[in-house]
Amino acid sequence: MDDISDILELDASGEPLQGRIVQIFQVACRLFAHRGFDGVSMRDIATECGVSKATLYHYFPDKDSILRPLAMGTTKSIYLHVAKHDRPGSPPVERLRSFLVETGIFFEKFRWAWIAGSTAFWSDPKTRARKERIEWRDRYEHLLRDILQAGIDSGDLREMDVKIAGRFVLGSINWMPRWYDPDGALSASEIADRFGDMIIDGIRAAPAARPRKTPRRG
Amino acid sequence: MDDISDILELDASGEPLQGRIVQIFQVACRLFAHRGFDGVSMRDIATECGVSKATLYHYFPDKDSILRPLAMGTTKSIYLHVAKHDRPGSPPVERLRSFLVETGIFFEKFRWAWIAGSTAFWSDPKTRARKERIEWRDRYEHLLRDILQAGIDSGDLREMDVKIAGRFVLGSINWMPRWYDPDGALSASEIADRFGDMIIDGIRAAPAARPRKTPRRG
DNA sequence: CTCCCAACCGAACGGTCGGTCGGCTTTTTT
DNA sequence: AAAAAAGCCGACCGACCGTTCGGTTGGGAG
Repeated sequence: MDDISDILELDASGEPLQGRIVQIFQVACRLFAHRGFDGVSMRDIATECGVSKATLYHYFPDKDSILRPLAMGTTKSIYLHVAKHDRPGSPPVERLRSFLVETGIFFEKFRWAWIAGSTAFWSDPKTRARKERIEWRDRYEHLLRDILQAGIDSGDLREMDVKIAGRFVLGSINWMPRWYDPDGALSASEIADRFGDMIIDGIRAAPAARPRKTPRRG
Repeated sequence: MDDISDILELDASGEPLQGRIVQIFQVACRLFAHRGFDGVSMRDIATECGVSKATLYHYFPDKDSILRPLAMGTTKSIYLHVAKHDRPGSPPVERLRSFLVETGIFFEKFRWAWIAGSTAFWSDPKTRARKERIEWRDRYEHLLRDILQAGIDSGDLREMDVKIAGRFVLGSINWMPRWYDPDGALSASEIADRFGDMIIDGIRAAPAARPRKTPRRG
């Protein structure tokens, strides 16, 4: 279930979002994910919501204001979610797997919002919210790098460029929205888990019985 | 150098592309890559080329016809390029590395066209060219899967789901356009090579001296 | 019963979009 | 030199964009 309101920045009032606003967010979110920000008109959103175009402007000052909370919300929430489940004291390899799997779980839950946020706002240099969003994105990426660095320091992971390795890891999971099928055999978190296997131990066949610190689950 | 004409589908005439057409392609390509298809108007392209908007329509019947050859060209050419360098007889691990590195080389050479083609046309269900493009993309992906399957059959690679593994590999390199810096320390092919290291042997530190069939280069 | 206001709508705004058209140059062909 | 073709442009079009505005409704507060 895509309970959008969980990830949206609340107004200063702190009150829970009203029904219509949530509906607009949900509809816009799905449309943005499918056709991109520019590919969706206010008319499209209004029609899909069963209201007039003017009604949208009763709740939002402009079109950007519909996308912005979605983009900001996912970017911020994915970091908070992953960071919440991170155990800085535990073995780095386990932390890395948690990072991947929790990202998969989050992706699965807020898939449309995730995609909607991804399709836009990166190539859009105008809004000031962009800066804040990038900060959250950086926090997310730096958590991953910290995990990798901790693994190198502890000797669990090879010596390597954590920047490159981090982007390698992020690439594999950030590409998921392009092909993920919710009706497929594997859930997003299961896929992330498989990715973890390949990232950690590679795809080369073990030359002999090779000790594994983390027993394969599933 | 981004010699666009190398990857563009020629007209039925087979004649080399004229100067202005190449210029339009190059300009449009760069703009599409930066702002996306919908974010670039015909006016933008015309202005950047130093010609009037009507002139664009002297060479192209419509806006789609500017993007289509770029998208089709890159998708087709990347497959042809990688397939050309593939040696079906050689060890699968080497083939995989070739697949990655050659993709990196191609990406480096036709970066703008690659990005321009990626930003659009995937979420655009209208054109018939889409079908043909997807066929080339599938060929590219299936070549990768064939390599992986060959590795499994030969015992060089683990037993695994080649579909998932293939998407894992593609994700890491397809994400590159988002962060790759041509002025950075590593070239795209070098990055692809590093990715190959991580994909093949993982990032976990070797528990002991572990035999490596392919000695690390660089 | 009156007042008020959130919710909502139809109509229209200025502006930009992709695309067209007639005609003016310049180059090439005959 | 004449004709034909290629290259190019300013002016323009209808459609649609995001956005605004004036007005209607219906239910709750006084």
